[in-house]
Amino acid sequence: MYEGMKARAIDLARTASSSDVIFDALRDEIISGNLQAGESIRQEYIAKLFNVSRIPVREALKRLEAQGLVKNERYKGAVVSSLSDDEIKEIYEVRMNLEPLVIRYSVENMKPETIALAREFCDRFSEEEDSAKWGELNRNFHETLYRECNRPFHLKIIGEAIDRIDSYIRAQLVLTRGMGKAITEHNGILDACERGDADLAAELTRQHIADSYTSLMNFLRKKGT
Amino acid sequence: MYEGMKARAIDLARTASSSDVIFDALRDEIISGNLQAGESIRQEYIAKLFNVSRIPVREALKRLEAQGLVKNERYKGAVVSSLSDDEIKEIYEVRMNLEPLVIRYSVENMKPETIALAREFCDRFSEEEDSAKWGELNRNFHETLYRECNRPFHLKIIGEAIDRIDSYIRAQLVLTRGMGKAITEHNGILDACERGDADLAAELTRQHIADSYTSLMNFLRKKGT
DNA sequence: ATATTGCATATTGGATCCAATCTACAATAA
DNA sequence: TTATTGTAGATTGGATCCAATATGCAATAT
Repeated sequence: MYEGMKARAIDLARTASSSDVIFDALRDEIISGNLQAGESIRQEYIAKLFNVSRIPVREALKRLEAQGLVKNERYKGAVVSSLSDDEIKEIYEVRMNLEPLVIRYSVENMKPETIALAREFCDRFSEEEDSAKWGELNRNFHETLYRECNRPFHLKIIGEAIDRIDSYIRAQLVLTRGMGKAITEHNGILDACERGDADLAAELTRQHIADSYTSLMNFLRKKGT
Repeated sequence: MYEGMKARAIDLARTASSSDVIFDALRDEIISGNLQAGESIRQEYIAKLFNVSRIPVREALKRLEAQGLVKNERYKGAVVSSLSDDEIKEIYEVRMNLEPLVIRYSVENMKPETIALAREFCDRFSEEEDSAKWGELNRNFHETLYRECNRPFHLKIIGEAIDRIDSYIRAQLVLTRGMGKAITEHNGILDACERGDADLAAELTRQHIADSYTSLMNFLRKKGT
């Protein structure tokens, strides 16, 4: 009985609230760089965009502040966070500490389907013409490889660390078209995962992050001058 | 001119909003264990306590959710998060990765006043009669030793990781009075810092966290049976 | 008795409204 | 001119109100 409904049933109690939807949307705009560092976010404007009052907007902004993506000042409003060179460096330090760990754990549990999915993202990343999609595909690739580490807290930390620098990374990818090295390294990591060589996957990941850091800093220094 | 006022002047633009005050208060109640895992938090009740409307309470709850201290379910409200054994283990993994790092950096910049302050917390921790204060003194001690690492993002991650397990740690401290080993280890770490031996301080910190984990798990297993 | 339904109350999510503060610019004074 | 003051509009923080949903219990049916 009810077989049809059972198939269609979802957990309606966990549908997204307005504030959830707005949080996701603002986060996406920030990490994509559509909302730039230093730009201020008007509650009223966002509220009108989504046809809601400012209340859910403000709740979303509080969450974004807790994750460091915006800074609130009383009666002045929210501003998209910007990062100093030192802050960028520190974020990369965290990544270089944690990401090799999680890929090591992931490799131990990694299913063939996961490898296949990662390879798909990897290929699409190298073939995609639309530069606006490079950042997301790059991120999808890494997230797929980390997914089976069985360490949700690590993944939350890594995800929030990447969120903070993602707009910078994406700008660098688009403006320098500097994906050649990344693609080679992606294939190396993928091969190591496929062969089940966790140590190598971890070391290549560490190296990949280090290279990503140097590329980013070179880009920012050129842009600064 | 205005010398007296200059001395008294503070940045009034950064005074805490209601939602900030309530966030801090709820966080304190959760990490101290006064609000226990699984307990639900009524917006109206908190609002009345602070003589405000539910709006700032809700904003505080959103921030607590972003930090993992409570879980919200739509139309049901906020519940203090509880942790599985695996989740506790994972939090300790993160701590064992990051805290040795930051103490290493701290030792390089550590001023004599910092050592003195840490020693004061260490002594008060071992002498304090009021068990309700042990948790906070323990935490003050470690935070003091980490303070000069010049890595605010690391400290944010570590702080939020400890927030999640602090109520468990405090319960274990109070109920088992198991501070003997901790005190010995604290003195060891302190001595290493004083001698400027960053490697030793890092290794002792790693060991201290590992021991803290075994104590906590022993306590939880006994309590569970 | 047990399971289901209906309803009153409690609680949350969001809309609307008001007060506090900020911002930009005009008016004034030196 | 240049600096200061005053003021109107913009913007935010919070209060109050309403609608949607949850919860507990009584009424009903089996």
